[in-house]
Amino acid sequence: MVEQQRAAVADSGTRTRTRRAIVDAAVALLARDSGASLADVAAAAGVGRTTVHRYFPERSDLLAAIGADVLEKVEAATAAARLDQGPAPEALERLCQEYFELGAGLTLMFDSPQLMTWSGWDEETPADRALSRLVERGRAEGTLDAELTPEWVQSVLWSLLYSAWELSRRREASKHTALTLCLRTLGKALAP
Amino acid sequence: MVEQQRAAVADSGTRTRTRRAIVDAAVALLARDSGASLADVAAAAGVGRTTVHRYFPERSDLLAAIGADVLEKVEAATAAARLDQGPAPEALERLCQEYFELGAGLTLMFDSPQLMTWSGWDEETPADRALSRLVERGRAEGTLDAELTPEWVQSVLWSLLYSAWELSRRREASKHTALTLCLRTLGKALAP
DNA sequence: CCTGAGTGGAACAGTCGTGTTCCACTCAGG
DNA sequence: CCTGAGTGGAACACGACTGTTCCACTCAGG
Repeated sequence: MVEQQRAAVADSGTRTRTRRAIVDAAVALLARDSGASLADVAAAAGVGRTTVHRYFPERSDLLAAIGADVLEKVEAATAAARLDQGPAPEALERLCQEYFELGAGLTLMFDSPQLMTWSGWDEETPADRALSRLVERGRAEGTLDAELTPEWVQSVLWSLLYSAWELSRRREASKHTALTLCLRTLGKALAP
Repeated sequence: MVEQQRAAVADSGTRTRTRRAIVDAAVALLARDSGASLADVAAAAGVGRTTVHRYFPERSDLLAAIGADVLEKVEAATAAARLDQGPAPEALERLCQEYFELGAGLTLMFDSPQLMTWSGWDEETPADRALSRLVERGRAEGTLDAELTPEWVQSVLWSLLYSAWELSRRREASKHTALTLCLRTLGKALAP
């Protein structure tokens, strides 16, 4: 019976796939139009509006799921960048490459912080702290400009990533070119 | 009679003051919440909702007025920076200082380009062209990194300005400190 | 085959923002 | 003082989005 209940909440197979389709479509859509309706999300996901409400009773439930999803990916990307290994500038470069893969999630994180008002966004996620630690290490080692505060470095990192992503989204540069520009700019800006 | 008609469209004195109050309040409000209602704008401006509709019959009329207003300020700021005088890096610094004064208009320009869909925003304003010319000049003179394209430099300029403005808006730094961080970062990033 | 999980669509009520109309109020200038 | 420009508020119709219910359909697995 307990398994029945659990199944009703998060079954495997079809349910998982449908849920993913909705969340992914919502991320891509809301990144372009933060005012998109649930009907738009449903259409983008290729499902009926009813189905969306079946998985996420209220709009806020969908938003929370998106927040959790993006947060999870950010944490995974941060872990993959192994920030505590090697010179700080190179670690930052790895982090940029990982974050760049977040794609539309990048846009949501950057210009919809109001949208990201779910549980675990108190300006202090593990990823934030890991990045802060890295910047502090770089300043101490003399491999990062000590004039720049960790908060500012973080802002610059996100805004340059956002700019690069938008550049490639608007077809003004390939993803590779955009990332290269971003890395070169960031590297020079943060060098001592 | 002609004067009567003109007066009905854009009288001087009280009407001009009320109009300014509405536009300014709308810029400040929409920068924080792009989904703010006209009732919110009216409240923020300290006028009745009816009055807003008297000056801007439809929502799109208000948005167009905001677009025109911001555009005008951007052009004025660009002119004040005298981009064709002195070394390119210094001209860019002057431009940053001017643009930083745009305040909330900065936010609207940056993350609400969809909102800026009025007449004169065809990705090619005079200010855009003046900035492009400046960057080209700097590249030719060897005072700006030739690896960075004018479009990218423009993106970086706006995103760093936006970051700096947000930093000061969130009280994480004074306006002066934020601008200093921005200028230092931009200067290093764009140096050859 | 047949059963139930998963789904889509139609229909409905409720809410909110928009745009409009109308009327009473204020107050500065003649 | 008094007149009219400027205003605010109430009320209304309308449309869009939301959240809910109900029913018919599909289709994979036992």
